[in-house]
Amino acid sequence: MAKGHVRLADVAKAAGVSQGTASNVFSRPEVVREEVRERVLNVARELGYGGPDIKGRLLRAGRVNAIGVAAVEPLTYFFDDPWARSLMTAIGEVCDASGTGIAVVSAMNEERLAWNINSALVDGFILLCVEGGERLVQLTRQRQLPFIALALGIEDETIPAIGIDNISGGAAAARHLLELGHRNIAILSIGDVDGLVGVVAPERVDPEMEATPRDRMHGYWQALADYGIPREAVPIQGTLHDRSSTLMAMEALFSSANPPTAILAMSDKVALFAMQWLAERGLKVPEDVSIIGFDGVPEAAISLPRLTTVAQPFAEIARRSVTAILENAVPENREALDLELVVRDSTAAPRLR
Amino acid sequence: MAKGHVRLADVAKAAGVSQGTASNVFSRPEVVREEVRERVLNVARELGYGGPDIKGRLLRAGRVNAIGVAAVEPLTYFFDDPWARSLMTAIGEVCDASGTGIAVVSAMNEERLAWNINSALVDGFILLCVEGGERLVQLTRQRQLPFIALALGIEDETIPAIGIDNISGGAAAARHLLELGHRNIAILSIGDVDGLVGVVAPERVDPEMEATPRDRMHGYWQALADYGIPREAVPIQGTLHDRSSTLMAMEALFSSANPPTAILAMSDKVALFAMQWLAERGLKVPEDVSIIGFDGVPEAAISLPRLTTVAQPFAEIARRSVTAILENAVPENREALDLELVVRDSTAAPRLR
DNA sequence: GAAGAGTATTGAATCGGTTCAAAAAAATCC
DNA sequence: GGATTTTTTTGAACCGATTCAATACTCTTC
Repeated sequence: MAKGHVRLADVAKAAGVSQGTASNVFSRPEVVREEVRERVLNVARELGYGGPDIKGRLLRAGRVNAIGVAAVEPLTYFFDDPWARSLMTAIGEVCDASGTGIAVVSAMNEERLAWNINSALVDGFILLCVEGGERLVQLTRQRQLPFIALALGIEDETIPAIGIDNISGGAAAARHLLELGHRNIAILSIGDVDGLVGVVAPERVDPEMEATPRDRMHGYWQALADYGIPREAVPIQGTLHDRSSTLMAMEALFSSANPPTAILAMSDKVALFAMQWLAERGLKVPEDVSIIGFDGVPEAAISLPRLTTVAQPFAEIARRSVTAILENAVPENREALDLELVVRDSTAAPRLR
Repeated sequence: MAKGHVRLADVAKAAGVSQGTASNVFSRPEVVREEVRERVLNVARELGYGGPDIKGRLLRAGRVNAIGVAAVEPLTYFFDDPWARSLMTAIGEVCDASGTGIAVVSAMNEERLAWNINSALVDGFILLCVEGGERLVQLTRQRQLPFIALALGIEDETIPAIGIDNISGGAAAARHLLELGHRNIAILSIGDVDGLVGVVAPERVDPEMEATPRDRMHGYWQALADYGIPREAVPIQGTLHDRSSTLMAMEALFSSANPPTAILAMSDKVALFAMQWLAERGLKVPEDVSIIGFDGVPEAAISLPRLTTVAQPFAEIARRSVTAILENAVPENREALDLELVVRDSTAAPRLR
């Protein structure tokens, strides 16, 4: 019948024991005599005390048992974007196993970002740095919590990060198509740069493109060069990594006089959209057009046809990041993990002409 | 160069001001004289103080500015399941607008669940009660924070909940098919009950099925009855709401002598799997088979063909739940929101015979 | 130059617990 | 029965901030 809130101190007083004992009743029951324990518990029940408030404990302990995953994207990004979701799923698995909570923190605008990063109750951050990473890193560093960046394009070697080897991944993708016999290949690039939508000239890649797509591009080029195909011979269509710009890119690619027989897509997301466009156009995959994605998101495994792709080791990335945060042992040197070519049903030899 | 951690008190002492003033420098800078402010700020920088620790503030303020979303599912559920994701996306949008954080809390096993619920730093919970909801509700109630249950099947009227009108939603779906002229309809049900996979006799629905699918079923039956079709005439195939059991169900449905011309699927997820099966079998949607889903997840809008469905008002559900938690004003009476029939390309009149 | 009006700053209480050295009580031993 | 050991309990410090009444400064103004 207590007005307002019942605190541990209230219970202790009502039960006639010290606050220390009352605390023990809840957090280390084995240490207090059974008779006393019962009495305290009864009083607690009568008073409507719901057990120790986590806030007190955490303040004392200094850790919250949760990690934050942050991105410079709206909150919906975590539940929408296939790449982010794959990562979150993997992170979720690791956290589940260790009883760690996950807080998602996002921010569209600058001030929100700062506020969200600063007010998140977490023991450390995993940063999804697809874009605008610098600011995110800066803010996080200021908070003085362990953090680790994923998919970072920033050169700064002092930022702890786990990356993937986009160049050799790209090369593996291109090599796969080339080995199948394709010589007329087009590239679907991704990015957040408004200027890089539609036809993209190769010489604009290095100065203008973000690090991830740039590296993948160089991987493609590398393999193509091995087969004697110069980069100028391979059309690049830039997309904003969304549905509409992908559909436009496909439209452009296939309205040319000599449409490609195979497509190198820089993400599964874009590849999947492209497959939809092809299906609507009545073009069969892989008979008419082969397509290979990038990332290895789960959707790629259940699409029709199942998408060939270059898979990221999500589980490994998640395991390493979470462990690093939890043990406050972020790696000194950067690590670049290998990708794996996963051949499924969306690629085949080109039709004989 | 300070060993260990720098606290506000350290900064205050080093700058020769009271802790109160030091606090003001950071949280209400306008109230302290510029000269002093600068001095404190400088000292803070020298000492490597990264601004007030959120834990202290929160302890004082008593609120965390975050809400928890909990489910009796592995953490990956939130990023995998289309329904959960739709909801999370909507919740994310509302939270973004108000600067509220989101913590996802999950639990496969009993003890983890208790621990996770009790140690989540949140101001309240949104419960995704698809199954095993009782225990989740009980635990949450114990924590004495505001909470609201979604998709609750439990009858207990004292549990604050926001629901949807599954019966009239189901009726709308069935009516749509009936109006198009279908008379040979099959039902794809969903659930977590192992026994309810494969053929399900109508009389088992009420005693064995969970509330959500049961209500949807009654909605279907209601509309069917209006057209003079008895429930016994409509085959029910139970699925476990996953890919493999759905494919098996489709296999069973279409290996019968008289396969259906239309399918009532109890979720978009199942409907989408079913469409894949049909596509692989060379059956055209909607020409050969019409199919209507349930939920209105985003994937349904971009599938090929786009899926007709009965859409939940996710945005409205999210808005109400988050507001209720944040304002600690959970509704007394239960609310049931209306669903909306969204007609797209997966339903059409049956082929003339 | 004193009274009055603002503005800045201080100090102590507070949030809700945990922890640990020391004291008290109970059990064991000789 | 007293000394010793073991088990329980106590009380106060502590975690890292915010808050607010009270006090101490600065200006005005007459």
